[in-house]
Amino acid sequence: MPVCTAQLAVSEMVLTQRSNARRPTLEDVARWSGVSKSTVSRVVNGESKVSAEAAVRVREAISALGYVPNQAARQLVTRRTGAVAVVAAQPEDRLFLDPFFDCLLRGIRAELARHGSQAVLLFLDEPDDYARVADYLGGGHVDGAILFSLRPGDRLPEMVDRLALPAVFGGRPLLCDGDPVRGQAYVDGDNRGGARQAVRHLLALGRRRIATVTGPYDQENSAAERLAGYRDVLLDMPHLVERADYTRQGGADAMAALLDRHPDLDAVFVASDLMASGALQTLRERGRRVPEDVAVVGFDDLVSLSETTDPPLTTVHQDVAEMGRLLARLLFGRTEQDTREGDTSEVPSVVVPTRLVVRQSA
Amino acid sequence: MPVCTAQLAVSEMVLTQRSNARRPTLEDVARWSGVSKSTVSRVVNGESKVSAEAAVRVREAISALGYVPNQAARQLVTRRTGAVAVVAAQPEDRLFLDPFFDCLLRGIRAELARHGSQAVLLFLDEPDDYARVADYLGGGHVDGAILFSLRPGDRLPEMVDRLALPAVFGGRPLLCDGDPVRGQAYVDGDNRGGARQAVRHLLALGRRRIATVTGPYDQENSAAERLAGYRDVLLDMPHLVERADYTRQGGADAMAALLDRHPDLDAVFVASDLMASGALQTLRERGRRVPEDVAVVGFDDLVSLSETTDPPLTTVHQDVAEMGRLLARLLFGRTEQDTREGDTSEVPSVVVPTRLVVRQSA
DNA sequence: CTGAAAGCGCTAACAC
DNA sequence: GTGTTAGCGCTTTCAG
Repeated sequence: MPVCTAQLAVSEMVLTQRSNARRPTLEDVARWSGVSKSTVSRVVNGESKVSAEAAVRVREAISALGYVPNQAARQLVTRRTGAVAVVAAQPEDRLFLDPFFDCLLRGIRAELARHGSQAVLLFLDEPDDYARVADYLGGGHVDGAILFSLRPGDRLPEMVDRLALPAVFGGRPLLCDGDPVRGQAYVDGDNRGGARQAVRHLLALGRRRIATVTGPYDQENSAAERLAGYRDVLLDMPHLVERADYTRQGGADAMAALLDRHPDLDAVFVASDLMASGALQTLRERGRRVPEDVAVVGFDDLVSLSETTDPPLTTVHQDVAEMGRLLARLLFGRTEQDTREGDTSEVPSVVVPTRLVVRQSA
Repeated sequence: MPVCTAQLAVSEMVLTQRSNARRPTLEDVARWSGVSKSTVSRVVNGESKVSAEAAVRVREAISALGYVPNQAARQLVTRRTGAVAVVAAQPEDRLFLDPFFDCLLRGIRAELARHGSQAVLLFLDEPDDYARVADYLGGGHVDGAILFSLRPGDRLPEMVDRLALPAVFGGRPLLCDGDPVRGQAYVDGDNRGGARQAVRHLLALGRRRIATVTGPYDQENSAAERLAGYRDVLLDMPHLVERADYTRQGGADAMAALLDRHPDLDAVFVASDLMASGALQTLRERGRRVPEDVAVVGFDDLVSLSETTDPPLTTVHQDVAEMGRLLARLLFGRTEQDTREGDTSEVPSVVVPTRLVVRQSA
C-alpha cells in the first residue's frame, strides 16, 4: 500500500458533486408510474386506500428510480422529523470512559427505535458548542431532546425552554445555587436513598469507621446526593470524606488519601463503581484485605465492572438502561406513571429506585 | 430499496403538542418590523444590502418574537443542512471504552465546527439500525457522512453510495473477501508500516523471540494490517501470534496465553495501547520485568494511556485527532493536499503516516 | 436597497 | 380509490 497517497483530485466537489445528479422526487415517481403524486405519497406512507396494481407500479418506480423521500419537504408539512437529539454536556473524555453512558444510551436508543425515531448524539464540550447546538435544536432538525450531564447553572435548560422544544433531562437540572430548575421533566436515580442503603449495609456489618469517596459534588447533583445519603446515616458518627472525580484513577487516589489520613477505617462507600474499582486496587496494593479489613460498597452496578472486580463488588444497583428507556418514554409523553388530572403545573418526572446488590466486597 | 418511514400514531401528537404554540415565522418578523420577507431573510443571512435602520428593526422583531429560522424550509431551497453525520458501526460498549474514538471524534468535531457544521453521532449496532440509519442519511438530514469502524462486507458503503450522499470513511472499507470497496474516499493510518517500525525496533534491540498480540484481524482491517506488518519483518523468524479483541482484558489474556506457550519470548508487539496496558499487567503478575525480560511495543499512542502505564509505553504514534480533522476536511473537499488534474477516476484518500515513540517499555 | 413572485418536495383536505 | 389544489417557511431571481 502506498504511504501517504494524497490523490485529492476533484476534491472540492466532494460535497456537491454527487448531489448534482438531481435526486428523484415524488413527482418523478408519479410520472414514471402514471399516477398522481398523492397516490405515490400514499404508497410511501403505507396508507391503505391504494389499489394493489397501482401500489405495485409505484413500488417498481421507486426502486427503479432509487427514490428516497426528502425529509425536509415532508417535515415542512408534517412538523415531524423522526429524530431525537441526545445532548451530552459532559466533556467527551469522561463520557467515553464511563460505561454508565453506554447503558443509558442503549436504553434511550432502544425506546426511541420502538417509536421509529433515530437518536442523534450531540456533544456539548467547548463554549462555542452551545450556540451551534442551540441552533441545531431550534432549527427543527429534531422532534425533541434528551439532555444530560448538565452542570448546575448550565444555561441549556433555559435555552431549550425558549425554543419550545420538547425536552427531558437525565438527572435533575439545577440552577447555579443548587436549586432545581422549575418546570423541567427529568429522570433521575434515587441517589440519596441508594447511598443510605449502602451505608446502612456497612453499619449492619458492624463497621464503625466508614469512609466515603465522593464524586465531584460541587459539579454533579448525583455526587452531592450520594454524599448527603452517607451523611444522613452517619449522623453522629465520624465523617471520613474524600472527594474524587468519578474516574477510576480518581477513586484509587482518593482511597490512598483516605488510608493515609485514617489508617483505622474499616469500610468505605465509593460513589461509583468505576471509582470503586480504583479503590479496590489501592486497597490491594496497600495490603488491605477486602472485605475482611475494609468493606467496600460501590454505586451504579455496571455489571461489566462490578462482577469482574476482585472481589466482586457489592454495590447499589441502578437500572440505567431502564432510566434511558424512561427518558425516551417520558419524551414521548408515555411514562407509565399515571397522569394526574388537572395537575398541569406538575411536570411528570420520575425518580428510579435503587437496590443494594450484595456480592463479596461487603 | 423502497424507504418507508414508520407510522407513528400517538407519539406523534405528543411531540407536536408544545409546538402548537406556533413558532414565529419569517413572515411574522416581516410584519412586525414593517418590511418584506426578503429583507428579513437578508438580515438573517447576514447579507450586506440592507439599510442600517431596517436591519435594526428586523433584529428587534427577531428577538422580540423569539424567532428561529425553520431549517427544514430553508434546507428545502438551499439544499444544505449544516449538519454532518458521524456513523459508528461499532457496538457501543467497545466504542465507549476506547479512547481512540474520543480523539478521532474530537478532531472531526473541531474541523466540522470550523465549517459551521454540527456533528451528529449515530450508532449502528443492531440489524434494525441499518434501515433507520439509511433512512436518516438518505432523508436529507445531513450534508454528508463520516463512517467508521465498518466490518469487512458491511453493506453501509453500498447503501450510502446509492443515496448519493457525500461520504468518507475512517479506515478503508472492505468487501467480505477482504478486497477494498472501490470508489470510496477514506482516511486510514499506516497500520502496516507502523507495525513494521515497531517490530524492527524490537529487532534492533537484539530481541529474537518476538511475539505479537493482534486485534480481531478477521473483522478489522487495521488488525490485519498490523499483523501483516509484523510478518513482513519477521519473514524467516518464528511467528508467535495470539489474537485478541482490542480490549484491555483481551490483551491481558492473550499475553498470558503467549507466556504459557512460549515462556522464552523476549519481546511482544501489541497491536493497541489498550491491549498493551493489559499485557503489561499480565507481565507484571507473572514476574517478568519490562523491558529487561520482555520488551513491549504498543500501537496508537493514546497519550493518556501510553504515558501512564508502568513503565511508560513505547508505541507507534498515530495522530488520531489529525485523522479526524482530515476526515472532515476530505468531506468538505478542502484537504490542503494538491489536487492533481484530470485524475477523476482516483478517489481522494489519504494514509496518515505513523512514527515510533520510544519510551521505556522497549 | 427593497419587494413581489416563484418555487423547493411533500402532505392533506377535498372533490371526483 | 384517485387526482386536484393548497400551502408548510424559506430563499432567490428579477423588477422597481
